[in-house]
Amino acid sequence: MPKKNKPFAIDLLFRALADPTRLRLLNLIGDREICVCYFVEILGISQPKISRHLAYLRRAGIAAARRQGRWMHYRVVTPQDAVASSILKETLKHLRERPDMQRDFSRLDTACCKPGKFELPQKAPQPSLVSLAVR
Amino acid sequence: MPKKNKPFAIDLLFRALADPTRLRLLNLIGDREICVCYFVEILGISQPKISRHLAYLRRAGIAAARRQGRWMHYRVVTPQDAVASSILKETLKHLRERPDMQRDFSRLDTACCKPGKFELPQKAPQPSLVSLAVR
DNA sequence: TGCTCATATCTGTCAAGCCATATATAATAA
DNA sequence: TTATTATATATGGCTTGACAGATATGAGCA
Repeated sequence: MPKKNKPFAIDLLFRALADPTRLRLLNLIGDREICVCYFVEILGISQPKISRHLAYLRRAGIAAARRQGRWMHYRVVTPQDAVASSILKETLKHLRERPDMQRDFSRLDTACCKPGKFELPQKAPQPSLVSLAVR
Repeated sequence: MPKKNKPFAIDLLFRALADPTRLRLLNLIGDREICVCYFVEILGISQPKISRHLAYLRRAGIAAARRQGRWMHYRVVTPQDAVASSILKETLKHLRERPDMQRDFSRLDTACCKPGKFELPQKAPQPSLVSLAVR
């Protein structure tokens, strides 16, 4: 019997949420699917840094990626655990109300509607809505 | 102008919740006031380690201490921020439902009702209920 | 090949854990 | 009363490990 009932799963979620950059990423993703190049340009953060934080979110089970050609699209994933899911949802709601997060968000809007404003790759795929599937 | 509008206050809460020992402590405290010697004996964790984590919780603004003679009584403090308060409350509720946390809790009960079972200091003050005051 | 993204590696910081010790109060002795 | 000792908790010094940030490089796809 392996036991290993991993009783402390929730502190993994908390660790994932305990970093400003990851919170900004989660807020930007929201209920869309966004490819990495947007994060880099909108947040003004180096690509490897973005990538590593996204990997962290993936490992924590609150983000997932889908490859489309060269682009990786990230989306938020609702954890199976009800409490974790509720905490994540509440956190996202909280983020949407914060001025600094709203600034990030409107920069994303600008990037989508007026492509010239940001130095996105040519043909960077537009963020698209996704249904918030449970995993 | 100092600026320093500290836009990322909530990740402080998440960091405080991102440790198993601190979660066990929070669960044990619950809506009571408990002195440090109980934590040490119930959790079987060294006193300096307990003390450090309690200090962490204090700095994060989710625990407060009151000195009574040589004993320090700790209680949970509800943060002023509504979102933080809600997340903390939900987390505590979640903890109460977990078997491992219930084990800790029943050990505390045993320690209170049958003092011989644990090696608490003589005259260790009994935990007492507190109203969950907002700071 | 060029482009998008991931990862390896290095360095710095921070926090956890341990031991020893300091601090604060209480209890006891003189 | 004062001095001394015991007790409860906090903290300083130290080592270790996790993780952030940066640069360089690798992997996968057009």
